[in-house]
Order: sequence, then C-alpha cells, then structure tokens
Amino acid sequence: MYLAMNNKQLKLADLAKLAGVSTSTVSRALNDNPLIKKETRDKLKQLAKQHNFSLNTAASRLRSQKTNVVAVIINFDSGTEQSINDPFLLKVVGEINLALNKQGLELLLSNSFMAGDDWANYFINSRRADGIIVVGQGKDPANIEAAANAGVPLVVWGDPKTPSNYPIVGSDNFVGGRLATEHLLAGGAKNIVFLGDPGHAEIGERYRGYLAALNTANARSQVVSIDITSRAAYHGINQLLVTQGLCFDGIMACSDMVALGAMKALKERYISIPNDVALVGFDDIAMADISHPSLSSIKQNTQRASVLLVEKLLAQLQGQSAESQVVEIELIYRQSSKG
Amino acid sequence: MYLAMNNKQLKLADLAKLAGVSTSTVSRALNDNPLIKKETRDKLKQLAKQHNFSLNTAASRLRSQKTNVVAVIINFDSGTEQSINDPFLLKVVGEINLALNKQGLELLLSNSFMAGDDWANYFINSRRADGIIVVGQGKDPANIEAAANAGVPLVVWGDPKTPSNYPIVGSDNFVGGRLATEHLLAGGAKNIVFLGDPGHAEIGERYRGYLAALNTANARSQVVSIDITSRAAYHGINQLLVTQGLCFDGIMACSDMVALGAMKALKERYISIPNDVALVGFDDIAMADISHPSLSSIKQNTQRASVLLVEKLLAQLQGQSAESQVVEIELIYRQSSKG
DNA sequence: GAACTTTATGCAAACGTTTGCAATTATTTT
DNA sequence: AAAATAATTGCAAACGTTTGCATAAAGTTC
Repeated sequence: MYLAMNNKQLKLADLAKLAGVSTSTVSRALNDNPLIKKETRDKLKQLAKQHNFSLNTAASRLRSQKTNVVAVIINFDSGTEQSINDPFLLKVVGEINLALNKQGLELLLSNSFMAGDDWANYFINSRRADGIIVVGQGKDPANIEAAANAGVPLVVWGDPKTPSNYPIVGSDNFVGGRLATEHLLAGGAKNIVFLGDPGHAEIGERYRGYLAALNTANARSQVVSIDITSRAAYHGINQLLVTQGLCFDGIMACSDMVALGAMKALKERYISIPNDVALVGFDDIAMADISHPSLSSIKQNTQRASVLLVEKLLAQLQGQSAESQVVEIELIYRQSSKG
Repeated sequence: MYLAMNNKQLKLADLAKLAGVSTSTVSRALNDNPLIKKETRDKLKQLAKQHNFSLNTAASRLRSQKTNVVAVIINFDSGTEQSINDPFLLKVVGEINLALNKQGLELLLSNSFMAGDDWANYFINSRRADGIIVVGQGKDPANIEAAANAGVPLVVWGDPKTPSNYPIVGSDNFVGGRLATEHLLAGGAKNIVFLGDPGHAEIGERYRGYLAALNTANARSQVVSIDITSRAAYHGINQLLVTQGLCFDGIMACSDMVALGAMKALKERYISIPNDVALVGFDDIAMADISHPSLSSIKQNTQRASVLLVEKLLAQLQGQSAESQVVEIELIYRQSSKG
C-alpha cells in the first residue's frame, strides 16, 4: 500500500545540472527574481514543473530566516465551555485562512496546549512561524502581552477599544450592543435582559452599548451572566423564568448560539417570539437565518476583519507599525424581533 | 510598538558554550535522547528554559528530514455550497487538531487553493509536512489517489467502504442510514423522503442503508437530491410541498444542517414535527440539541475517528501499512421523531 | 574600438541543527 | 591491576537552500 519513492528526491543542484546553469540561477528563477532574464525564468520554472520539483522549505527557511507561515491561536477562556465547536470562531479561522492564502502565507493552527505560555519562544524563536494571529482576547491578556513585549509580530481579533501595545481588529461592539438594544426598544420592549458575561472584553463593550441605549429610554435592565454557550443560555433563561416568571419582554444575547439557547427555552414554554419576548443575537452565523423564527442579529464582517488582520500583520513583518481598527457592524432584521 | 529584539538569538552552540559541553550533547539532551545521562539532560533542559532557548525547527527539519507537521486539507466538492462554514467539518478539524497535538504533531491547515492539485509535491517534496489528512472525499478522488500512488503517507475521513489504496476512516454510514430509517418506520412513517445527494460517497452509503430499511417494510421512498446546505434543504422541501403537497410523513436528512433547513420549511407551514412529519438528521452537531423541537440524529464519533486517523497516519510514517476502518455510530433520539 | 554602463550569471559561504563514528571516562570482570 | 565492557560525550560532516560579491557578456557612448 505504501510505496517508497524509487528515485532519490531531486534537489536544486540536480535541476541546475539538468538545465546547465548554476544553482543560484535556478533559485532566483523559481523565486521570480527579476535579476534573471524573464525567458530563462520561464524555462526553468517549466523544467521544475516537468520534473515535479519543489523547493525544500526547511532549507529555504533556514537560509532565508523566513517561514511564510503564520500561527493562528484560538484563545479560549480556560474554565469556560466555549470551545472549538463555536461556529463563529471557526468561521473567523476560515476567513483568516483565506486571507492568508491570498498573500501566499500558510496557516499553522494551534492552541494553548501546544504553544504553552511563551508564544514568542515557541513560535518565533523556533522559526515555526513569522507571526501570530490570536483569535479571541480571553479574559487574561498575559500571554498576548508577553509575546507583544518580546517583539513578536502579532495581531488579535477582539475588542479594538481595549488599550494595548498590539493591534486589535474587531467589530464596533459598543455600537452593536446599542443598535441591538435600540432595535428592541423601537419594537416596544420595556424590560430587556442582557444575556452574557460583561467581564469578557468584547461582550463588555456590547453591554455598555446596551446600557447606553437603555439610558436614553424608559426601560428596565437586567443581566443574566452566563458562559458563551447555548446550553448555558438555555439554563439561564429557564432558571430566570422559574424563579421570576416572565419578567422581561426582550433579550439581547451576546452571541447567536446564546440567543438560540434562549430561544429554545422560550419556545418550550410557549412564550411567543417576538410578541411576548423579542430577541436579538450577535454574530449572524448561518443558523440565525435557518432557525424558526429566524434570528435577528448583529452581523460581524469577519471577511473584512480577516483581511485587515493579515494586512496589519504583514505591516509588522515589514517593520512598520499598525494600529487597532474597528470594522463596521450591521443589524440584520429577522423574525425574532419586531420592526 | 514593535520592538526589535536587542540581543542576538541564542543558538545551540551558544547554549553548549554556556554549559561547557558540545552541541551534540545539548541537541541530544533537548531531544531527550537516553544516550545522555538523565542528570545532564535535566540540567541542560533547565538551562534552555532559563535562557528562553528554542530549537530552530528549520534547521532541525532540514537535517533530520522530518517536520512533525501534518497537513490537513478540507476537501470541498467544488461547485457545491458546502463550505468552511459547515459546523461538522470544522468539528472534525478541531478533533484532529487535538489528536495530533497529543502525539506532538502540528497542524498545517490547508485547502485546494494553496495546495493545487499535486499534493505530494506541494506538501511532501517541499518538506512542509510529513503526511496528509484529507477531510472529506469529495466527488472526484483524483487528487487523493495521485498522492497515495506517489507514496505519500495519507489518511482520509470519509466512507470506509469505498475501495481505495489508502486508509479511510469514517462512520458506518450504511448502518446509520438504516438506523435512522428504521427509527422513522418504527414511529409509523409510511412515506419517507431521503434528503441529500446520493452521488456523494458517504451520503450514498446512507442512502443505501435507507433503501435497505425500506425494503423490509411497507413504505414508500422518495429522493430529494440537494447540496449539503440548510438553504438548499429549505428550498428543496418548500418546493416539494408546493408542487406535491404534504406527500410524506418522514424525512431522513443527510446532515443536521440539512435537517434544520427542512425543519424550518415545515415549521413555516405549521406542519407538526414529529406528528405530521418525523425528522432525523445526521452528525449530531451542537445545534441538534438546541433546536426546537430538538433534532433526532445519528451521532458520528468524531473524537474516536480522529484518534484513529492520526494513529493510521503515524503507522504509515513508520513504514507500516494501515487499513480502512469503520467507527461505530449511534442514534440519538430527540423530539423531532416519535419513539 | 576603447572605456564605460547595464544586464545576466556563477562562486562559495553561510543558515543551525542532527547523527555516525571515534574518543574518552567509568564500571565491571578476570 | 590489567583487560574488557559499558556508559557518556565530542568531532565533524552533512541537510538544501539563499545571497553578497565577483565576474562575464552584452549594449552604449564618445
């Protein structure tokens, strides 16, 4: 089943001999260096293709001190159930992969288990990658800060308003929280539950947006602080209903998965959505459109954010600096809330 | 913001000098080679940690001809909408990541855009990775077969019953399809729709299991062939209802996302689930539990499958052969079907 | 056609590990 | 105590690229 290759692997020197030129020329040709005549370049590239030749990245990385690899770390809050299964985080990783590829960079997928605490050391000193993209700030920025302070090219998906000495790209969570809440208010809600943990950076901003909207309105606020999971949301809303009855008429959920958990709890008790309780989520994952009723949500522009993340990382790799940046955010109005 | 490192990067030779031993000794010590006295090993490891030293993987890969990296390729059907957003595929990638890490291997995430068609060349000849895990067979096995024939260590997540000269690990899709259908029959269904494209390898097996169950029963069959997306399922069922009315009382969906799309179409028309139409999905993603009604589903043991995939890849890396293997599958009974 | 500039290629020295083999030291055997 | 064996460590040669510098060839100017 597993056939060993019969003929020895071709190397640059062999190809050079075949073409009757030096290794320098072939190397430069394959790297599209304009020092080499266009004609020669094309001929050598074709020869390489013919012979199924591929540059040995180990050697080239060693010599050039560049890897063209970016490490992507999914930064979970430890002690929280939010996991690799969170569709939103994975969507972000997917978009980042695309954005990296477009720049000819490769994606080394990692997590705290492999990388340990000293990311600078594990990824950069070891030449595993040229830079790092961290998805999610987590509650404790220690690892990120340590890496940034060590001079590692690094960007973070998170709340751009968090003060930091590294660029953070993310949605305008404050505006998102405000938009969602204003939308609920406009639909007539008077008692709006914030469902999520304001201690988390991004969610905290959404919470402050929520408060800002409530401040200018005649409505009551209530926080149900839970993990970022459907299950926790389901139990949280269930418990609220059991202990205090239907004491609210709107829910602003900190994510769509959370919103869908809440939706289930409401539907099980035949509470009408959006008539008895209106509901807005956050993220606009695929399920928001396919749930019944479909879920109004704040859409995060993950594609644009991913492109920005990669751009800012690239800037750092070239010695330039980069700043945090907010990406626009948008309310998607669906059936779970009243127009 | 971006501080260049001040002191030159430490290398093995520097560390050796500091410790007063040769580079060989340090290299062996850090690689835990028992040739070196345990005591010396520990001392050197500690010294390395103290000085924030990390082996240069580029150099070590070049010399040792091993990368300890595995490329994971998400193999979409081109022309199909099933995308990086499919929660199930991403769950599999997450589990594979964990399984690889446990063996000290790293995960290079890739797709056909980067890798092109000649995977052997792009990943293995270039020493980007030692082996490949392909997630999803796709409709055309050409790339996979070419790589396998070139002698690349390779395993595939897919339908293990497909004849192949490379190991395929996956669920017993035939049994899964049969279980789901038998469950619907047991609940009294007489007209069961198969929702999915039997031309896809895994789904084809599920379809055959469905047919096998129907054969022994007095029930009617109908296929609605669609892409593996919620949206396609929603439209497919909608159209069926429009053109033929409620001509079925059970749906066996080829995935949970598909089932949820169908569920939405049914709920919008106030068709009762499971009383008018019973519904079973496939995959048991997180949403199955949180939808309302919750979705009965065939659970794929992705964790076990991932461990097996990695084991079989490792076997090949060590020159042994490995066979395709089926992992057990299980019906999770929830509200969308009748007991 | 000599002197100069421009363009295209080659030479050879790194890059930082790992590892077969030799060499040394410590331990056991005779 | 010498000899033989076992346990540690060191030497030095790879691994296959990239790239600064030198050189050769071609084109330009006077």
